[in-house]
Amino acid sequence: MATFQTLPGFREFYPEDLIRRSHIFRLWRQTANAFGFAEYDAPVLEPLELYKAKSGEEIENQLFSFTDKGGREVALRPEMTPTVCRLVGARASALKRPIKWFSIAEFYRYERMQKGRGRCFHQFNADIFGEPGPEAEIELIALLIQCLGAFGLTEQDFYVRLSDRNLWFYYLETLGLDDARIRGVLGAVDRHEKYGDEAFKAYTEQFGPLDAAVKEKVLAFLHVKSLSELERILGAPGAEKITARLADWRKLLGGLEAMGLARFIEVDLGVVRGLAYYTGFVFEAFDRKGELRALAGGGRYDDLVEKLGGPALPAVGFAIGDMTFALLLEQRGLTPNLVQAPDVYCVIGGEAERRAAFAGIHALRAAGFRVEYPLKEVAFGKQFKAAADSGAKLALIYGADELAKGVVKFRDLTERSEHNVPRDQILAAVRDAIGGRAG
RNA sequence: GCGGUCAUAGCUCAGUUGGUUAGAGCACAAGAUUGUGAAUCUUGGGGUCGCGGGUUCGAGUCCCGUUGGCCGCCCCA
Repeated sequence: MATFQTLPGFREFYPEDLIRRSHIFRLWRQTANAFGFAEYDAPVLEPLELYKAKSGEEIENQLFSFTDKGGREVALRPEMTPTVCRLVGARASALKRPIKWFSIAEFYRYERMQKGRGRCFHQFNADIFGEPGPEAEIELIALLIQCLGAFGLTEQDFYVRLSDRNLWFYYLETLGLDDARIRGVLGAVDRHEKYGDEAFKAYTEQFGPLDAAVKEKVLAFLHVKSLSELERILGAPGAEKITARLADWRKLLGGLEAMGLARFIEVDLGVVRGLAYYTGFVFEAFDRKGELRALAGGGRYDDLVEKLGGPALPAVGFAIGDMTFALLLEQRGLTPNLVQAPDVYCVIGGEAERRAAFAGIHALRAAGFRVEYPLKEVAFGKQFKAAADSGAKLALIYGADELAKGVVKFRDLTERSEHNVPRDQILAAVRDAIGGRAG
């Protein structure tokens, strides 16, 4: 059986694996629906150009890309953002605002495998289009928190780091840096947590050493961990932009606090997210123990829809990956034991009884009950064992005696009690015992 | 792309200084058991010992290569 192997980095989902994945997706979907987000989907294969346009040429190394039979350069999607920007951009003028969309989809990246990272994975993506103010961020960060909280994770398990690229820009402008230098500094800020002072190396190589006084201010700003600190540093009668921006911050944090979510939020200007296309608030979710890679990440990208050929349309979004998230649930013992037990297991005597049982089995299934029976003739003892093993709540016994009397023996496998039910009343009896389902 | 480490049944693992036809538990299947539940007993299927080469009279075992897993680095939309 070693002839054909799974491609490196790809995952296979046997039933016991898929049931856990489905459980995660189910709660994400439920949560997004509760927040009023509409689900969409889109092609797995996209023009390569879509990703080059967004992220530049060098991205190609990490893409599953190839030339199709029509000579088109294509790539398996590595993320949803460009795709959803295209979808929304194409109908922007017709879509009711606010545009709140989500998806659960599979993505592919040609990367080396690591804990919490493979070459294929799923993401929950949620985005709000058309809302420039922090009200959109409130909505999305609340959704993010609930998408994790729905599984029983608390503020002891994860937190959301919140930062703001706008504020960084405004602040660095007041320190006299031009746009290119600001981006260089932000690159250093992004790497600072991991590399310390080394992080400024790239900046120094490009622009020469950063002025010591400026650097000191950058480092102080990078360590800001609260709104009050932020206000203190920026409090001086500064530019109007900064004053307005601080008002946005107060609105955002106030909103989250009013939702009772403040305990999940940590202001942390050390987060800037490397991606150049983020334009405002950015946020990332991590496990509290700091053992895993990021659980989720997102932010505002007001220019991207237009850059990809659509109208100017402000946007915020985030994504949760399924791999790290599943690891965290596992660590915290929050992976429920999900079993697909039938409602009813039919125990069948012989061939004649089987014919009679089929009628009842099909009627129950058509009514929405999950019904199992042995496909082949099996000794009664085995069937009762199989019925118990299956986890079914009820066993229906189709034996010769019952058939002769026009009844079915109705056994409650939990209480180990049984009684006869006329064959034409089985459906009602099962409904009664198990509760209304479908039908 | 780089480094470390590992690879024997579906799973977890034994396998002696290199020595007959490669083992156990679990799981699966059949029977004991043609009408009642987590037990017991018996039996069975299942392996190119990841793959390829080398050393040797002889390789699961030693050597080289390769593929793949895991962990980390780079990267992380």
